Amino acid sequence: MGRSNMQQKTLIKLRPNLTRLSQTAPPTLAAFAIWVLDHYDEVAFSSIRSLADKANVNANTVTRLSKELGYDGYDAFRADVQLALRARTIGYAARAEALRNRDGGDVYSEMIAANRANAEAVFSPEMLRLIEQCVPTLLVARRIYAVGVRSCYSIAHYLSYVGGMAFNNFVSVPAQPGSILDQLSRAGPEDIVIAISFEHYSTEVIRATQIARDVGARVLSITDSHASPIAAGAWRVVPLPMEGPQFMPSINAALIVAELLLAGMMARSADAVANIKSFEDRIEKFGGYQRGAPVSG
Amino acid sequence: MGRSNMQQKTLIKLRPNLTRLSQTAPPTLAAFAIWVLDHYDEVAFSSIRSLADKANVNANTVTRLSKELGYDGYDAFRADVQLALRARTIGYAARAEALRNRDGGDVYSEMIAANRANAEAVFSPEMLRLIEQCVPTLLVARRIYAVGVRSCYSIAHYLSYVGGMAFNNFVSVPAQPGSILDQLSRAGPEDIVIAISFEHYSTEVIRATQIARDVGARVLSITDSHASPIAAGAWRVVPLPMEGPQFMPSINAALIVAELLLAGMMARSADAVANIKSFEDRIEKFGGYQRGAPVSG
DNA sequence: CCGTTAATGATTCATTTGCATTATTTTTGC
DNA sequence: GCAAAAATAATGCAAATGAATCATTAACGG
Repeated sequence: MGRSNMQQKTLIKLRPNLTRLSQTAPPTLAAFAIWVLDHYDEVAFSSIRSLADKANVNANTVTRLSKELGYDGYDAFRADVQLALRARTIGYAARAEALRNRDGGDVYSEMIAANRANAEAVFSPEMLRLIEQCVPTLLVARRIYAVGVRSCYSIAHYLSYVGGMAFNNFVSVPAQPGSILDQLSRAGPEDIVIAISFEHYSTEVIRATQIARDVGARVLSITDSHASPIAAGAWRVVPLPMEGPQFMPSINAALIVAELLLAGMMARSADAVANIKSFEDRIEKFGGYQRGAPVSG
Repeated sequence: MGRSNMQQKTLIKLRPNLTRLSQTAPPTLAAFAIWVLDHYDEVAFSSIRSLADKANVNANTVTRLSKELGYDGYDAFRADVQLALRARTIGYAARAEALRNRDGGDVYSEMIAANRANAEAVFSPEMLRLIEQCVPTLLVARRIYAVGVRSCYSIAHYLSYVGGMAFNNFVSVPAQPGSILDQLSRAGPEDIVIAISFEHYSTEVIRATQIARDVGARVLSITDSHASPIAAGAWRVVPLPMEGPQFMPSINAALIVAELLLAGMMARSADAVANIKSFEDRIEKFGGYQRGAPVSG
């Protein structure tokens, strides 16, 4: 207990120490300290030499940094970083235990791994940048059409329903599939069409992107590949992984993107929250909502 | 892209493979496979010998397991596990960098943290057990009704659409809100009603659970609390966190539960995959699908 | 009972590892 | 401009690592 506490203390000090070195230490060492700050976890998995290679410094620089940080040597330094990584893993063991020897445990663990991979892909810096780039345009668009059918209908519906609560440029998705195309034919260059489809790509959504192109509307494609038929000629393409058990690709990444887009828009809009509030008031007034039972505490 | 995709695939398959080995492999190897399942991250940080020491097996067993898993040797195995660990860490630094000094960066990082927390809650052993308990009953149910309105309509739609592809007891959700109650009045004790609603709880879904109770159907409530009005008298309650930015609760956890339920059902059903196949064939026949452009490689 | 085979363990060997030592370059004070 | 000092790079070495090979043990059929 005492020992782990002490180690945690050193862990907490690690980043500040590195930052300090990046300012006070000699050039090469300082540069390497910065590199370590940006590639923290490489330390956990690399030897002195391989780390030196990756950072383009001499192997000795690695050893000297370790000592400069107060460690006996590189081994001690690395052990500390590994400890930090392990801390994030706690709980995985318990789940593994729970899953083992259970019918269908494979499926669940596959889903968990897939979900994590999908989510991390969406949360990559590039993807976030891409999503952020879309936000300002969506905010000023005259109309936003969300188009998705079959299993992707849920995403389209979520987008336009929640979007419609906060913004007045979201067009609500029609119940009858055919009307999507009717609706789109009235779109124009100031409108955005958010098209959502994954393999197998549905004809209706492909057709929707074609119409969008014809009327000059910009297409934001949420799909599984740049080679997707709905990515052709699109204004923006958000390519997503759909990992899942063999028989069931996951649309989870798509929902996360939808939520990120909406959150990004709301964060930049002054009225969004007020709009939601009045939207909910309206529904409550007409009896659409009901308060839950009072919760103790 | 190709390479990272491939690695991702192998990563996702890693745990199932270990589970398989823990059942089919010779005793020592099987025992070690189980140990690895429970001490997943030790692999990332240990050498053959140190891992063997920790697991109390011969060093050779470690090498054998690696090969049995399809790797060239221990190095390849460890690299894969490290990749999995990195996936969880990756970007903590890069992402922080990307988010910093960016408009709305807070929102994105909040979403990321929230999403992770929500997903982890669903993946907790207790929650997985709960979900798994529902599966057998759902498989033999006469009819399964998925009920959700407003933002939760997307979840209900996803459940019944994808469920309907693989199983014939899923009832497709009606477009008009009113018809939900009409439909439900025809339900009976052999039916399951999956009710999805979060605060503010929608009157229609609450009413649906009441009708379900009246006709003797069992209710599986996907909601945010045991105190939820749709949890009262429910057969099973799946309480979910909906963490998100203040103004926008996330329904991501609900989608994950939906996917887990479906995956769990499919894994236990012999015809499910065949049903999906024939379903897709049917749609393709009528021109609902279109092939994507050929992908290079 | 034996002999065959699969499973496990021990030994060996070329590499790689971390670290100390030595050599070289760069910086600094005058 | 140059010597002293500091910083950086190169070298050497004992200990470790990963993987191949060989030896032992257990399981099973005839």
